[in-house]
This record gives sequence, structure tokens and C-alpha cells, in this order.
Amino acid sequence: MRRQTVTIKHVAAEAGVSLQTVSRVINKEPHVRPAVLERVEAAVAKLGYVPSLAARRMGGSRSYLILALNDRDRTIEGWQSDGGTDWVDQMLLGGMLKCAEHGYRMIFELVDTHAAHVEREISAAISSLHPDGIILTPPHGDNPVITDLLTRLRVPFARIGSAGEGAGFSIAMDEAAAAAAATDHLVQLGHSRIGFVTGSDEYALSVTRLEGWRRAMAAAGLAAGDDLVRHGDFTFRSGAAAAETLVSGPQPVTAIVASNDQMALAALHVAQDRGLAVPGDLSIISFDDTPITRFSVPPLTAIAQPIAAMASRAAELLIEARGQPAETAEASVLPFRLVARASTGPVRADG
Amino acid sequence: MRRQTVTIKHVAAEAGVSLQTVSRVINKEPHVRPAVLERVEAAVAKLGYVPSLAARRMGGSRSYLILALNDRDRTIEGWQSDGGTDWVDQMLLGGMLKCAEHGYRMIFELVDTHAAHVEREISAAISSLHPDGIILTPPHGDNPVITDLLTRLRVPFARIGSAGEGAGFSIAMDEAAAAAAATDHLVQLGHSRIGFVTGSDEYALSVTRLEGWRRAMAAAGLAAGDDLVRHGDFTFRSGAAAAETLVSGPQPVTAIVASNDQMALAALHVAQDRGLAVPGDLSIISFDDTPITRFSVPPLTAIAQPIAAMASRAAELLIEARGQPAETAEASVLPFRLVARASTGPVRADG
DNA sequence: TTGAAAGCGCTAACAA
DNA sequence: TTGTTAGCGCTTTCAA
Repeated sequence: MRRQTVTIKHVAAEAGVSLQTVSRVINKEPHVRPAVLERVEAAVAKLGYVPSLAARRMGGSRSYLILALNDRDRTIEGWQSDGGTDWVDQMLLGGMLKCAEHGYRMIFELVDTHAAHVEREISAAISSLHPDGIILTPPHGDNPVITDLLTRLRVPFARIGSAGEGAGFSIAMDEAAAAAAATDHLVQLGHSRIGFVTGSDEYALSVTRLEGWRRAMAAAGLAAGDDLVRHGDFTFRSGAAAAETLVSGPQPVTAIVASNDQMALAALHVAQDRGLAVPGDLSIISFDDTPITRFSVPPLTAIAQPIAAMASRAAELLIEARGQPAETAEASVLPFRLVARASTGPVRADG
Repeated sequence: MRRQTVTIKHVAAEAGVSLQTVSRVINKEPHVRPAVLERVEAAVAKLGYVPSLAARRMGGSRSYLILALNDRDRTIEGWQSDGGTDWVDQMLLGGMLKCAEHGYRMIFELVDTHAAHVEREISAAISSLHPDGIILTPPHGDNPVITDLLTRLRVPFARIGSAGEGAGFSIAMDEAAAAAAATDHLVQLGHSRIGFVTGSDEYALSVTRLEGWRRAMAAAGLAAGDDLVRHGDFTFRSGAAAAETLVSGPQPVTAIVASNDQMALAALHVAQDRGLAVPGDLSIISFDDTPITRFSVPPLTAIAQPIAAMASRAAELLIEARGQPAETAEASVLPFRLVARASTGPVRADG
């Protein structure tokens, strides 16, 4: 025997107080006598009252909704590919659970960044949902069209994986340090000719990672010329092309730092095709640490991004912002991990 | 300080008509003169008007929200495990995109099925969101506590992977046929002692798959005694235990049908530990076809579930239902695929 | 074919 | 510390 819908009115009647008092109680506002608070809470429990999100949004200023914006093409491609990604899963793990803790919901939304109508798409989502905050995933946080729009609309937002100053909360790992750590890992293993495959230029972190590699090479007193750098775009194909040229020629590299797992996997294939042993002849280390790193042969050593932690932090900051863009956009830097697996090893004595 | 928003009022003023007329236009209702319709649409386009979901829910009966209910523990475990799942991703792929097509949103929600408060958790989500429909994922569709609750609350729901008659739309693949196909695949390869590892009893499909195996064995004129059946619960550990006993003893099996990938992977490990070649000494076939099947060594032959298609169909049916539980709960049966990889092969001559 | 009025369930601003 | 009064932006009667 279930009621049709229990509203704040029913609770007020049951507790013998006004609507406003009930509202205060469910919003944990001060200025409610303990005795009254108790009565209202009892009524809420008895009737199984849960406030309607839609009504709260209508009356007040908050919607209790956080919007997570992801790149449509890339996400769908990931879902349809055989490889499996866990970017989305980790986002949900971190973001959804944090939202749930605070009575918020996270709505996952795909937007087509490349189309001329990014602004329209995002504006529409905002008009429709009136989210209290927006989580921007790479490379959206680096897209001024988007960040400017959100600033103008005064919707608080968090940029995941975007370290720039700018508006909105910046939540990222230290990409340069991570690339340096990856490079250093190889240096420690005795490598001196360490190639680097960049990610797409669209991502600011692509440049930052390259800088990290340069820094580590310099610190180790190694040459870091352009002959060791290849431009990739995160795709398998670009990784393969990059690896091809790095391992051929008069001065082949003995190790490669790839800016993501797909490109590292491509390097692995190239090595196999050429009869190069991994890590015997070629060490490979990558960024992201998606599931494929664990199942490739050999498993890939990789830099793991704290995606869940970043999403969680983003949600937290946005919820704290209570719908108002923060004046002081703080930057959170979360720790990365270097997961050593079997694709990296000591350089050959005859290297 | 409220955020500037274009409302139906502005559109009405711009087009010189009443609110109702605008409402009719955006809801594609009849009885609007073409000329007026055009004027309103022009105003909508000019002002960039997008109706507010919250307001639509408040005024009318629909919320434009579809709730996807997933098992909390299992989902979080999948996210946290190293393996990577793609159940959630495929759900989003199918469900979200279909919802988006119709101006709906899909909200992904985790519920703790095992706790005594399932009813409270689900009732709360419904009270809060007033979804127009709910997608139940396994094993929720087989849980009478949940299906009865939703029936009582008159919220339309779709059961994914649940074939029973009952209330709500049933959307599933033919589990028995799939298990039979998997078994048959092995029979064709010359196997006669084919073991079967079941899934958790909590899932109705566990029983159905077992029946499919029995059917195929019988059809092939093979013995299908209980000595060939082991009870698993979808975990790696249970799969390992099951495989252990199937490959040992006086009459070891030459092939195993495992009810999910994790258990198949466990069987693979058991084979390796015992020095059994796969598929030379032991063929393994599994259900689900998550990413791990593609990266294990050898890659696993598996039955792929049409998860995205099922989620898409579920969303479609619920949207069509327009918030009213359908009288005739139709059942959709979607096709599965057998993906042949390297873990199954001909039985040894001396087998 | 159109429009006017009455809410939906809640919160913000103000009174008491 | 509590209650009262307006709306929020839409859809749903119902009337014209």
C-alpha cells in the first residue's frame, strides 16, 4: 500500500508545522528548535518523504545536478572498440559516488566538440538541466570556446586534466612530472636513446608531457633532440607510424615513452613485426593504464592517472560551490602512479 | 541573483502568441496553424529556447528521465578491479544514445540489492526523480521485491537479461540457445566430455544456460551427467575451483563452457598451472565477451551479449510507454553472437 | 484553432 | 524561532 506521492505538505501536516519549517529541516538549516526538528524528522521517516528534485530546482536556485561533459566521438569510439576503456567507468566511480554522498546526481553527457555548434549543444544542456556544476573532461577544459561560455553563463565548472590557470577549478595530475618519471624509469634501466611519442595537439597535456620528457633527459645529461620526438594523435595508427621511424634508421632508440596506451600497443606490434624483443631490444612505457596494458604481451609498464580521484574531487568542489562560480579558482594536483610491468627492462649490454 | 534564462514566455512574446501555443509547438501537438507554427519555431530558434526539464516535470506528467538501475556492489567491484568490464559502457552506449535521440536523459543509479532496504532505496530514487521508466539490469529483473514494487508504483520498467513472463518489458537474448550454441561449437570440434560451470543462482539465466547445455549435449547424443556440471558464482575463485575438479579425476573433460569470462579466465589459469595446453588439451568457451577475452593468452572464444542493443531497446520501449505501464508486456529477444577465438579447438586424436 | 487560469512541490524573501 | 506569501517554468484543464 504505497502513497501516490508524499510532498512537503503532507510532512508539514503530519508534524503540525509550516512548509517552511519542513524545508529548513530537510535542508539542514539552522534556527529550528530541537523538539520541532525531531518532530519533523519523525514525520519524514514515517511518511517516507523524499524531496522532488524537479521542485527543488523550480523553487530554489540549486538543481542538485552535476553535468559531466565528455567528447562524443572519442567516447563512442571507445565504447565500440574492442579494447575497452575505463575512462568513463572511472569517471562514474569517482564522480557518481561523490555526488550520491551529497544527494546530487551526476548526468553524463556527450558533446561534439568539433562541430561549429558546441556552444549551442552545451547551452541547450544547461538550459534544459540547469546543472549546479559542470565537469569538463579532456580536452574540453582547454577549449576556450567552452570555458568562456561557462564563465559567461556563470555556471561553476571543473577542468579535469587541464592544468592551465584560467577560470574554473583545475584538477589534474602533474603531467610533466609523470612524463619525467616515466623517462627516468628508463634512464635508471640504463637507456640513453629514449624516444617520445606525443599526443594530439588539441590536448594541452600533450605539450606538458613532452616537456617532462625533455626535462628528465636533460637532467640525465642525455640528448633530447627532435630526432627522438614523433608526433602522434593518440591513435593506434599514429603510434605505429611513430614507432616505425623511431626504431629504424642509423640510431634506433632502445626505449619509447608513448603518450597513451593505444600508441604504446602500436609500438609493441611494430617491435613484434620487426623481430625486436620487448623489453630485450625495446622498452615501452605508456600513459593512461587502461585495461589493455594488463593483458598485452608483455603487459605494459604505464603511468596511471587518478581519474576516479579527479572526478571525485571535481564533484566535491562543484557541490561546495553551491551553484556560484568561485572567485578563487583553486588548482588541485593529484598524484599519479607508475605501474611497472614487463614492457620495460634494462638496456642490452651491446645496446 | 537569478541566471538569465529564456523561458516559454519570452518565446510567446516574440512570436506574439500565448504560452499554450508555444507549448503545443514544442510538444509537437496538433491543432496549430502552419503559419503560427512557423512563427513560433522561428522565435524558438532566434532566442535559442530550450524547455526546462524540471519545469516540464512539474507541470506535466512526464519527467523525460529514464533510470538505469545497476547492482551497486557488483558495479563498483567491476570498476575497481583491474580487469575492466564493459557492461556499464555498453549500457550507456545503447541506453544514453537512444534517450538522447528522444530528448530524454538516462540517469545511472546504483542500488544495493542485498540490503533489507532495497525498497526504500528505489522508492527514494523514484520520489526524487519521478522517472518515466526504469531499466532493470541483471539480476534485478528477476527480483520480485523490485518488480512488485515498481508494478505497485505504476512506473514502467524494462527487465534486461530477464526472460520470465511477469510485469515489465522483457528484453533478453536466448540464453538457452546461446549455451547450446557454445556447447555445439565444441561438439563440432569433436569434444564429447564437455564440462559446464554455472553462474550464481541469483540469476535466472544461470539455470537457463545450464538447460541449454543439457539440450545440446542430448541433441549430440552425449552424456550430460552431474559429474560434468559445477556450480560457480561468476567469480574467478569459483571458476578456478570448478575447473580444478573438471580437469582432474579419472575422466577429465576436454572442454569447458563457463558462464562468464572471469570463470573462463580462471579455467585458463588452472590449465596453465597443470601444464594443459589450451586449446590442445582443453578448450574453453565463455559468456559475456568483456575485453579480457581479447587480451588473454590465448584469446577466449565467447558468447557476446547484445548489451547495447538491449539497453537501447529498453529505453525505446519505456519512452514509447510515455510514463504509463503497458498492459501487454511484450518480450524482445535479441540475437547473441558466438565469437570464435583461439581458446577452442579440435579435440586431440588420443583424447 | 487558440487562449486564460490553475496548479505541480519546492524555496526565497519577508513578516511576525 | 517560526510562518506567510510569492513565484520558479511548464502542462493541464477548460473556455472561447
